[in-house]
Amino acid sequence: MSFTDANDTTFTTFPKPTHDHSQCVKDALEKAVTICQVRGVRFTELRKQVFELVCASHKPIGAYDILDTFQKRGRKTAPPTVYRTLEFLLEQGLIHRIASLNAYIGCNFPQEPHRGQFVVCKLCGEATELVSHTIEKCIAAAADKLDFQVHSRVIEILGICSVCQ
Amino acid sequence: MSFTDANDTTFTTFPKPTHDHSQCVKDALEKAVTICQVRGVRFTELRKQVFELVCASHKPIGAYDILDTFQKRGRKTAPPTVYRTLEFLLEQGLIHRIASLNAYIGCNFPQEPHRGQFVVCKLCGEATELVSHTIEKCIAAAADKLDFQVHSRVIEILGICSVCQ
DNA sequence: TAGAATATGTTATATTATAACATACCATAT
DNA sequence: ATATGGTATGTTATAATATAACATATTCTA
Repeated sequence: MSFTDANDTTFTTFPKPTHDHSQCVKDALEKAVTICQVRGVRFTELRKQVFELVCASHKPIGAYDILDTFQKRGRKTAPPTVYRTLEFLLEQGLIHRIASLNAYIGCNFPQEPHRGQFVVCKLCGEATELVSHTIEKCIAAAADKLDFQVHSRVIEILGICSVCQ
Repeated sequence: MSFTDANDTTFTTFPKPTHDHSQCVKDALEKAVTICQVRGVRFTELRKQVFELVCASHKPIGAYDILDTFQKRGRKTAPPTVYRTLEFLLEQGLIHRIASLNAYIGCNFPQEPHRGQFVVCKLCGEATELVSHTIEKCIAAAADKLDFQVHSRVIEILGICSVCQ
């Protein structure tokens, strides 16, 4: 599922259409529960449900998609509920925001806090996460030269995935 | 103003508060005029004015800031006019969009098409552009491993600039 | 100078996100 | 067990960003 290359970059491969996604979600949920437990923060029912929706696919999902799903399920929900919950999940590093899509995606490496790097297919919408230490180092070097304190990074690579070519 | 380091990264330094900004704008305008002439596209009065507003500072500017300025000047303008013009300038590589801010900034290297990398100060709002070939190479290598065709990249580094520390 | 292509204007609306305040829920200390 | 304070969620309204669809104007070229 994920591997590391000579450039010190960790990949998750683009998810195969055949992969057992229910297992994927189950794993993510278990990790999330554990992480929240360890940190002493509450993984409430609402948070769990939002997290499940974000993890329901490997395509980044919009806040209003989540809202619509809740409403279709008969749950009366307003935008702030969704945004607050997304914010919690972001803070805990359980999901990431894809700025160029205004959308959210589950994190593949929630254990250690990081600001991931994303590769997003413009055709199928699937996205995968990279953690390239080379890119990090290069950014750190550039920031250093500029005497700039890095707080966060947004790294998103858009194009066509191998399946869609 | 701009220099290149051992990592093959071209920087523009954060603009000094003392720099001659009117000259800055004048230069950018001249370049823009030439580029459009060479390409046979029209640098109309509207496009010129929007470009001037984007270049008026080194802080990324929002579409609605441009709109407001036009309206304060007594010019009746609606959002599509501004967005269309920004789109033209983006296509020509005369400006860039900062996705994490929903804002636009003049391009420092408009001659050659590229998708720049940005360093943005969260305090003063000033932004500067990097062109790091190392980062590009690293991304290219990762994409290659994933058999992914890169169309565009969004690289934005947020934090505190040297002046604001 | 007519017709095509390009650019801009206009109206309406979609999409994404937050402010401000009200209520509910939960932990724990008496 | 219950008052209390903190955390979480609900509710209403609105802000901020962006685009669709169609009308008009301008420019280029045959």
